[in-house]
Amino acid sequence: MRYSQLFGKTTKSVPADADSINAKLLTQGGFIQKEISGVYNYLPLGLRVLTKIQNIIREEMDKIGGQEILMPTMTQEESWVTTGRHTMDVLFHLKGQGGTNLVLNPTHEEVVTPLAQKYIFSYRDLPFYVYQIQNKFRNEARAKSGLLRGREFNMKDLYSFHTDEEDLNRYYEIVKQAYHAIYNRLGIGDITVLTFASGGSFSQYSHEFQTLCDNGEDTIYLCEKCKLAINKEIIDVQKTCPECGSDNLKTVKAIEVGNIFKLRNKYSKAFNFYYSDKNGQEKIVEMGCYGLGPSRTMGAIVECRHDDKGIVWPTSIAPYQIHLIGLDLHDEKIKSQSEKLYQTLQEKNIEVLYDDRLDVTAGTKFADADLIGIPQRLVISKRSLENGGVESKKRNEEKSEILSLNSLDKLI
RNA sequence: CGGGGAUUGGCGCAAUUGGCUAGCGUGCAUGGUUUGGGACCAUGAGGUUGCAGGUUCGAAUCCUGUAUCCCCGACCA
Repeated sequence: MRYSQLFGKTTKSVPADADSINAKLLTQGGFIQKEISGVYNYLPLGLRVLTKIQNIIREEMDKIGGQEILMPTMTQEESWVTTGRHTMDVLFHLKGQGGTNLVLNPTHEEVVTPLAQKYIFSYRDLPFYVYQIQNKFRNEARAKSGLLRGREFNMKDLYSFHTDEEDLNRYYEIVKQAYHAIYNRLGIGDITVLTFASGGSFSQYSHEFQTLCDNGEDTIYLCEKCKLAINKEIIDVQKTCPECGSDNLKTVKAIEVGNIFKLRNKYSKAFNFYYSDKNGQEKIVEMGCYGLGPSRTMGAIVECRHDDKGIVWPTSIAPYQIHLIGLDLHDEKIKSQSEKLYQTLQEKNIEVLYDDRLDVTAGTKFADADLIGIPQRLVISKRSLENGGVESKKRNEEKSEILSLNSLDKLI
C-alpha cells in the first residue's frame, strides 16, 4: 500500500476528547475515528489490525471444534422477556414495523439457545460448539477508554452445549487452553493471566483473562508464582492463591480481555431446552459461553505495547509487516530503488506500507512510522545506498543495519 | 444515572469588565528553496463562535432551554 493513497492520516495534535492512550494513539495514527461516544469508525489500518485479531481467534476456535455462524444484530424483545433480562439497563430498544419491540443484542444467549433448540433433540447431537464474531451493543451508562468500553464493540462469542456437567467441564478446560494460545499469538501471552471471577447471579463458575497493564481499570490480586489471580469481587471470600494456597498476593492493575462462564442450565431451562438420553429420558442441556472481544483486545494491546513515540504492534497483528520509507524521492536513483523494492516485496506477498510521499521530510516520515508502529522499518536513502543498500530497523530496537539490495532473502 | 467541566475554520487553542473586519498554531492549496528525526519563505482558501430563543445601541462574551463531548462516582455478561 502506498502511504500517499491510504485513507487515514496521522496527526500531530492530540484529539481533545481522546480519554486514553489507546484512543489517542489509534486516532493519531489513523486507525480509528470516533463517531459518537463509545462508537468508532475503523479506517483501513485499524480494520487490518482488527481483522488479524479476528482471524487468529477464528483459527483457534476452529481448532477446538467451533463452527462459525452469524446471528442477527436485532432480536425481538420477547426472547429477552423469556429469560427476564429485558430489564437490563444496557439494552438498546427499537421499534419494528407495526410497533414490534426489538432489541439490539448485547450478547446472544437469547438467540443461540432457541436456535440450537431447533436442531438438537438427542444425545447423539451433543456436544456441539458454535461461535460468531460480530458487533454487540450495550448502552453503557458511561462509555470510556477508547476501544476498551464502547457502546458498539466487536465480540467473539462461543457457546457450547453438552449432555452433562462433566462434559461441560471437559470442554471448559479446552477453551481455557485455546484462549492462552490466542493471547500468545496476539503477543500478550506473557502478561495475560487467568483470573478467578465472581460467579454473578447466574453462573456458578467463571474465569476472566486479564492483561496486566498499569493503565488498567480493573484491580486483581496476582500470585506471581502460579500466574493466577483473583478479582476484587471474590477477594473478600478467598484471600489465597487458588492453585498453591499462598497468601502472598500482589495487587496489580489489569484489563479484562476475555471471560468464560459455565452457564449450566440457566438458559436451557428458560427455553425448555431438553434432549433425549440413551434411555429415551428427557435431560436438560448444559451450556457454556466464552467471550473474547477483538476490538477491546486491540485497545488493550495498544495500552500495554507502546512507547512515547507511538504504538509497538506485535508482528502477528501489525497492519503491515514492513514500513518502507523512501527519503528524498525527487532523486531518481533513490526513487527507482525504492519502487523496485516495493514491487519485490509485493511479489513475495509481504505486506508492505510504502511511504512514497514526495515533499515530506525525513523527520516526518520517521515520526509517522514510529506512531503507526509497524515492527520492521526499511529505509532507502542517499545514505543507505552509499552504504550498500537498505537500512533495516526494528520498531522496538534502536540499532539499525544495512542490508544489501541483492540479498534481501535474508530479510524475507 | 448523580455531580463537575467543556463546545470558536479539518485538528489543537486565543479573544480583558459585553465594544473595531473573531485571531494564532497546525493542517490544506499554489510557487520556490529543502530532505536522516515532525524544515523554511511567499501567497491563498477555509469560521453567520454546537443549536433555539432572550436581554442590549452592540453578544463568542450575559440569561433561559436544548444537544453533544470529557472528567469523578455509581454501574459493568
